[in-house]
Amino acid sequence: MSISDRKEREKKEMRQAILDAALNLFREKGYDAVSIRNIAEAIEYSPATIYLYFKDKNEIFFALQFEAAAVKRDHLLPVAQIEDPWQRLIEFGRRYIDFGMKHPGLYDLLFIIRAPMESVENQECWLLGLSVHKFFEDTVQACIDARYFKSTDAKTIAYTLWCHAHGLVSLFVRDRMRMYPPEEREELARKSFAMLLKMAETL
Amino acid sequence: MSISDRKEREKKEMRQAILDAALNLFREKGYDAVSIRNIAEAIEYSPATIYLYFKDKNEIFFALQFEAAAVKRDHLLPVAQIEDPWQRLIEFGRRYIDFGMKHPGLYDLLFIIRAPMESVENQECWLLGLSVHKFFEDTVQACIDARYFKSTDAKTIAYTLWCHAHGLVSLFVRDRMRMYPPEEREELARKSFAMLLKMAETL
DNA sequence: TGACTTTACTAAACAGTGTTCAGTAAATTT
DNA sequence: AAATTTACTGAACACTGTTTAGTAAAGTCA
Repeated sequence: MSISDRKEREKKEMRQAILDAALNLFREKGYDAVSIRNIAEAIEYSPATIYLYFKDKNEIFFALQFEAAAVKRDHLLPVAQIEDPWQRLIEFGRRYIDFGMKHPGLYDLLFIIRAPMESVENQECWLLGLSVHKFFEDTVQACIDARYFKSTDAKTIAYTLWCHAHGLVSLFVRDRMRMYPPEEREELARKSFAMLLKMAETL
Repeated sequence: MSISDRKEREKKEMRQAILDAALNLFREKGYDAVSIRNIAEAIEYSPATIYLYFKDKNEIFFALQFEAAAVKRDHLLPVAQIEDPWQRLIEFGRRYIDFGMKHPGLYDLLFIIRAPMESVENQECWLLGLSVHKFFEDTVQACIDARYFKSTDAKTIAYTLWCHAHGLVSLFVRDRMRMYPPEEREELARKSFAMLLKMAETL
């Protein structure tokens, strides 16, 4: 079965080549500004070929969303090694923001872009994101159990922290910080993260 | 000059008719999903007519962004009547979130949609938004002056509060709260806002 | 080996998009 | 009444996502 093995491998490689080209283009120009023809040209095939590997443009989007979710998980998961829940939570937050700043295109894909979120094919991606979110909430709960917080409402605490981090990153990613001088923006974000931690200590 | 008066009036009415139709369509289907032909059909004119009133689709977008900024200002400005700066700040935050929830299309237009933000024509809109942001920062400064906060870093405080509110609204607007049951989402947002206020009191 | 089937791919088309331009008919001015 | 200005449009251009019919090569079997 060596021939069919090779065929299968080639099929996967082609699929990946399409995704790689698409991701590069999306990062450069944004989802809507990239056409199937652009992607086809990048991989030096005809546009119709794309449709042999993906049902439509949305399916490419979903596949990339899954890749982005995996990159995010790999970026965040190392903090599971940190034993102290409060230190773990701090590092989780720091890395969440860091992920958004380092990969604005992927962050956009996961948390900002308007896309048909109800898709069934996208379930694996959804479950992946959900498990990371659960890890986050569990860490908050661990902080409560270790008496780092007086409040016992883990859900609301987690959500509140998330709101801040997401707001911070998405104002960056979508260029809504123009009232602050460019060279001050990063420092402001760092200060704000530190301020939120200080505030969280009083919860 | 009654004829040229009428002409000018008609020109303004036509412009407004285009904007009204465009805004309705954008709200229903989102910016990218609405075509110039859709707008033209809605006002019962040919697509080419649109271009007599707007340079291109982006200019329609900018004009709507200005309208959205005005709606937002009218939604927020009444809080200027509140004398106590802390109460004013609370009500400002409440209304900011309320604006986002009530007008997700407008909020999207102002703070989320990817658009050429460097546009010069868009200056009036930008100045309008800037003045509201300044009012917000001034209110934070007033809280500091009235000893509601120990911290004196008005800029970082304002930015931190904004991050939370923007994060909260944009997770809503872009449908990223699917891990929470629909009927719990609003309450969670309310609880989170209350939690942030409690935290802010310790600043 | 030669005939048959399956696979991988593409050219061309369809209906849509933003935008431009030449042309027209009506309103206004002279 | 003639000339000009205004408001508008039909048709075109180059683009978009997507489908379909057809082709040439690769693999299979006699």
